[in-house]
Amino acid sequence: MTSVRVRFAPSPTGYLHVGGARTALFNWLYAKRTGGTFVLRIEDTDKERSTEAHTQVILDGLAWLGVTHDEGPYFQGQFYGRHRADAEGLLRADRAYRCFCTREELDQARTHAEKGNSSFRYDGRCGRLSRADVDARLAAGTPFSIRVRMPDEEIAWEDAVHDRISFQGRDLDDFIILRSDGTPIYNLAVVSDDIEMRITHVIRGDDHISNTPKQIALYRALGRTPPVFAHVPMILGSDGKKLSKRHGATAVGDYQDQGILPLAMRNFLALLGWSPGGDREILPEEEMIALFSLEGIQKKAAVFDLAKLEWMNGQYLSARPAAELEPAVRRHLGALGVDPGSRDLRPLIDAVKTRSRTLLDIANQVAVRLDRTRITRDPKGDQLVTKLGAAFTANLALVSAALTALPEAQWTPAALEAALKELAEREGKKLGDVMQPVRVALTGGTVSEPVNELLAVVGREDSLARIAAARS
RNA sequence: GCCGCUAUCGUCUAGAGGCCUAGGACACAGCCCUCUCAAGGCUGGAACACGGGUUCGAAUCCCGUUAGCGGUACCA
Repeated sequence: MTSVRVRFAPSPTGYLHVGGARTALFNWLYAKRTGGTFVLRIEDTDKERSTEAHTQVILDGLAWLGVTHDEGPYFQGQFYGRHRADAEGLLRADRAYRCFCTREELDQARTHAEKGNSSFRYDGRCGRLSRADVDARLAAGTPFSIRVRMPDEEIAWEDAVHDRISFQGRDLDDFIILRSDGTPIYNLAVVSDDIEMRITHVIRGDDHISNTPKQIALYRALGRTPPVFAHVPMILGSDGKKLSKRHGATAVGDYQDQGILPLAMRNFLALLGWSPGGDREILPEEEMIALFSLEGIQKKAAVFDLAKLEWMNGQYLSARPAAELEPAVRRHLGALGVDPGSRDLRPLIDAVKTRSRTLLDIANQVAVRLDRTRITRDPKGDQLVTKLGAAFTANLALVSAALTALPEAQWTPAALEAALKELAEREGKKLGDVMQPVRVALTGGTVSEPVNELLAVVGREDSLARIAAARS
């Protein structure tokens, strides 16, 4: 029994897509579950679109999620030599042949076939060239690509998530494995690398199902045993189409910016297309690993549900102590242009945490409590002012008088609550009519933590100043 | 067109022939709590795509239909 080796092989052509992140997560989970090795391989063969910056974004995204690799990153571009050697080996074994057809000829044949409403399939004409023909073209310096000979036989495999999938070789054509410039085509590079890296399980997106028979054909031609394949379903947008930029945030980094906790993101992604069975939702890492299996992966594509992600994030948020959240909240405050200095943010975070679903929510609320210039009167606040009319300022005046009498040392949630309740009772006011104006004065809105806590967190001097400002 | 994959509440899913008058979670609605809003608790509406089989019995097995998705490159 050889040990499990899996890999995640993104191409650095943009950012880390949530679909890719989930594929990486499943690989990681499987490696952890089986005590195997998780290899990271960057498929940078598309020189035009690949950049180092993109590679870094992917590395950062995986690190953020805590999806750590055991080996690599390898860069596919380094292995051109081996890819080419494999293609030439196939040529010598007559499992492949040189194709002298030009791009133009091929394109023409393709458009012609499409007009006739049938799919283009290369007819293998160059594969039937005589020895002398080939030699003559070679001598003339005619450029050529290399194609595999696709055998007319069944190509089937036992997919770890889909069970048996089967194709017929005759439905596939002799596809190109090496371009006329000597660089490898994706399917060859992948197979060559997976063999070299002794990959035992290929866990990748559903969209690769149609590549798989081609790759199996290559394994056969190369005389190697294919790995186990596990094709995980796609992630869709709310309209049922493949998730793309049109649907809003699709990059892992976007969610980081919005203040999603990495563990919440990872938990959410794990449950998108995989089920541990039963009613579990919040899964600690150990449980996630212990319960993970390829069989538990769904066959059906899943819709990305932002509302559920945010709910889950809220769950993680409330389970984390404020101290743990503080560094991240500081970063978000920085992004908002607020400098809290050396002030202890923990009480502020605790005050607003349960009303927040993201770190950004927290930062926004903390910002208002820290800096009175960030108060903006919202529509509900205006409504209250209109509704109360003269009572709004009158009640604030009463509050101001009562609280001014409260010295700094007694500016505590308990004392504040007592003072406010006493005031309402003494004046025969409804508690809400006393509390709500304060809330509007301090935050501009009608929603916040309990008013006594709000006052405590904003502080005596600042609270009184805000109340005074709201009265004028 | 051809090849392939898929099909349980709006969404994520449980369900491996009787435990299903189909369970949970998100979202939604109502109630409780309450100075507001959340959180929390309770309640409610909400699904086996359709048609044939197999079987004493089918959400579960088989076939077909329909729909959606993926692929059909000298892209990855």
